[in-house]
Amino acid sequence: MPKVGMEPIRRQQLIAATMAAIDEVGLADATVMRIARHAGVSAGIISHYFGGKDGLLEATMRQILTDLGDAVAARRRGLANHGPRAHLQAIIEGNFDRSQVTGPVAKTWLAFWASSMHKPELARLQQVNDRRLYSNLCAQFRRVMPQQDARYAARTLAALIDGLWLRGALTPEGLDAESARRAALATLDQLLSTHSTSAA
Amino acid sequence: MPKVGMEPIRRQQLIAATMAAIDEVGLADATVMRIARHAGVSAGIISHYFGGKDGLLEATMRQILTDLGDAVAARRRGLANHGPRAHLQAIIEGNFDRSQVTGPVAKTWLAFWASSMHKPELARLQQVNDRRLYSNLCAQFRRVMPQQDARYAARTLAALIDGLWLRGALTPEGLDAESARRAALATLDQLLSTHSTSAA
DNA sequence: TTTTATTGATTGAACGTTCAATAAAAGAAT
DNA sequence: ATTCTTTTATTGAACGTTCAATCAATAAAA
Repeated sequence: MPKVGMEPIRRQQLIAATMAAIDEVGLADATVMRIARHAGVSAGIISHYFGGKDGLLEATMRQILTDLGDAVAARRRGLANHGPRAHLQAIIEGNFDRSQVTGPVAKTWLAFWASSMHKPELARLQQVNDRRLYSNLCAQFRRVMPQQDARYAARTLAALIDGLWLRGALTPEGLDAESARRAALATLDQLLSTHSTSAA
Repeated sequence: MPKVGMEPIRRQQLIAATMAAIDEVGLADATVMRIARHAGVSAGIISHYFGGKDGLLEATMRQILTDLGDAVAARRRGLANHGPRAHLQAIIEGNFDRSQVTGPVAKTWLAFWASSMHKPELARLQQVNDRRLYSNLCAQFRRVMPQQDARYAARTLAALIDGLWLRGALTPEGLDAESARRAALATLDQLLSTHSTSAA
């Protein structure tokens, strides 16, 4: 059934199938055959479009990071002249959207996270994303407190976000996004209240 | 060089070698041969003492959890009639000791964490450990605040601990245990100060 | 007829496990 | 003490399996 212009379609199908396979059996057992079966195509097509399994995995991680960045950016749109608290809240809520914080994406994200410890290319992607979150947080905190305090607050909030989300990925019931958001926002307010000279 | 009573020695050697191998190349590439080479023995010995590779991995995770539990318990010893703040501080510091929060143990722990998403036996171990941390935290918070608030505080602090520790495992420089401890203790004080009727 | 898309059998490498062989140590017998 | 026997510890080659990658064959579309 060859039709022209299949490339973008197949790429999306295979990326989605990769997440589905990882969600189902984990990264270690997500073979090219299983991924291909999920997408309804043959195994050979993966090497054709992604150069090999590694290329597909990298593309999948890149997709997840892009979606996450978009979710945060969308919530910050139109907040240009708002206070830091509004921006920080948007960052938190964007991170707990994470395209779909429940289901395949969350498990795939955690699997890549662990895998990035020993795969330089994945580590690079993960680090770029990480620094973006940190410097975004830091820049907003910086508006109401000294740099050193801002750095500390950013590190604390970033760790809390990751921790909440990580625990959500592991509990059988999935992440309770509502209560996670509440915990992060409450901690945010306490981090801000220490320097409550100019609230916004 | 067979000597009697090698079993406990070999088991310890192989568990240590497993962590070293996972630290070096990751769980996915930690083959029985590589682990055996680290321990200076042949590959066949793993099946002999642990029944197979899975048995060794499970024993390794169990060891890490035991060490973690011991580190916390040791710091809480003799705190029987102290206030909740002392117990919570001991729990935090025990978790940032983690036998050796830096090096092989940290990476191995994270690798197992991710792997437990799809291996029921590892998931069981991880869950037992998780519930222990949570209920310990909850019991102490419960002494100075209503149950619902205590549960919220316990979940927040547990997530922060995991998040700090997780980020430490991923940064190339390793976890800055000192600054992580400071962040967790500061958050602890803020969680307690909301209900600062009876400080101890 | 040429181009684009796809298949699936094949290949070669890597893995975990098994097991017969081996050898040191411990115990028994001279 | 020395030799023989049994037990315990260990090896490493062989086996069967699984996987990712390849590529000649195929077929729809242009």
